[in-house]
Amino acid sequence: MQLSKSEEELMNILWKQKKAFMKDLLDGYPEPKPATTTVATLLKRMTDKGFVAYKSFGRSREYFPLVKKKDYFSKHVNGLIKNFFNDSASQFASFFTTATNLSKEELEELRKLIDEQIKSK
Amino acid sequence: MQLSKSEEELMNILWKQKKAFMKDLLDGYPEPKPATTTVATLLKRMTDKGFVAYKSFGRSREYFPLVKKKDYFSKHVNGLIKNFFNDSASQFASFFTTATNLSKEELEELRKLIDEQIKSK
DNA sequence: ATATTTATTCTACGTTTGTAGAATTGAAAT
DNA sequence: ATTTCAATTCTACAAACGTAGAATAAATAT
Repeated sequence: MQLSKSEEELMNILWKQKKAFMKDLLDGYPEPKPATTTVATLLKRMTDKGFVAYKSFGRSREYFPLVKKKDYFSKHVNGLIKNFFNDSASQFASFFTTATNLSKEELEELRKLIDEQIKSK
Repeated sequence: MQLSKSEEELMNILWKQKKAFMKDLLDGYPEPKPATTTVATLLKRMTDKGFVAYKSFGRSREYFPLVKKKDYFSKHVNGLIKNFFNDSASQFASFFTTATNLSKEELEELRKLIDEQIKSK
């Protein structure tokens, strides 16, 4: 099961806050903020889909993510890779480096990272 | 406007073939192939959304993409980056290299690419 | 205590998506 | 010419999504 766009947006807020009450989540939205009930609906759907859980405090709930951003995201990227790059991550990588324009500094940092990864193999 | 999942799948087939008749598109699908009418519906929606156009040949049509895969995709990735990485491409890049596991060879190739990019800046 | 605020649940409704049958029409084959 | 085949259009329908009002219930403020 997949999160929809607006569910993803909310999920992202939740990941940032790590755990949050309704109020905090609403605060996390930029203007114009959605209605409370909208967020509540999303939360319910996300809970049903197994991405979110909560701890009850009185009539109120502290929500928290059940999936790590990294995990969710790598599945996401892998979907992209499969879909667009015939399942070749390196093809994607080369695409990525040319398509987004990183600054020289960012590129150098990235190279450092890659070097470390190469060494560890 | 965005393409949906199954529209993307079809778009990808079209990108590969560059231009195609209905028949070719169907051939591009793996089993189980969708019904012709399903593809026709998708094509119509994609045409409405401005991603596809066609040249008529008799009662038949040769479809072709109106957007380049690279363009579509980089917008896509940028959305991802914006959404999940606070708009930082380098943050995404470093995430990417650790999250997908590229082989040593792939990593080295990637480093070569990055080197070239660095040089060109 | 009572009024006010806030979270939750229920209900709802228009839009988009995934999927395809029926009908139609034009082209190709015999 | 008549049958056959393939593409297009029309219609349809269930599921998912985006969004939120109304009603309710609990917590807080005065």
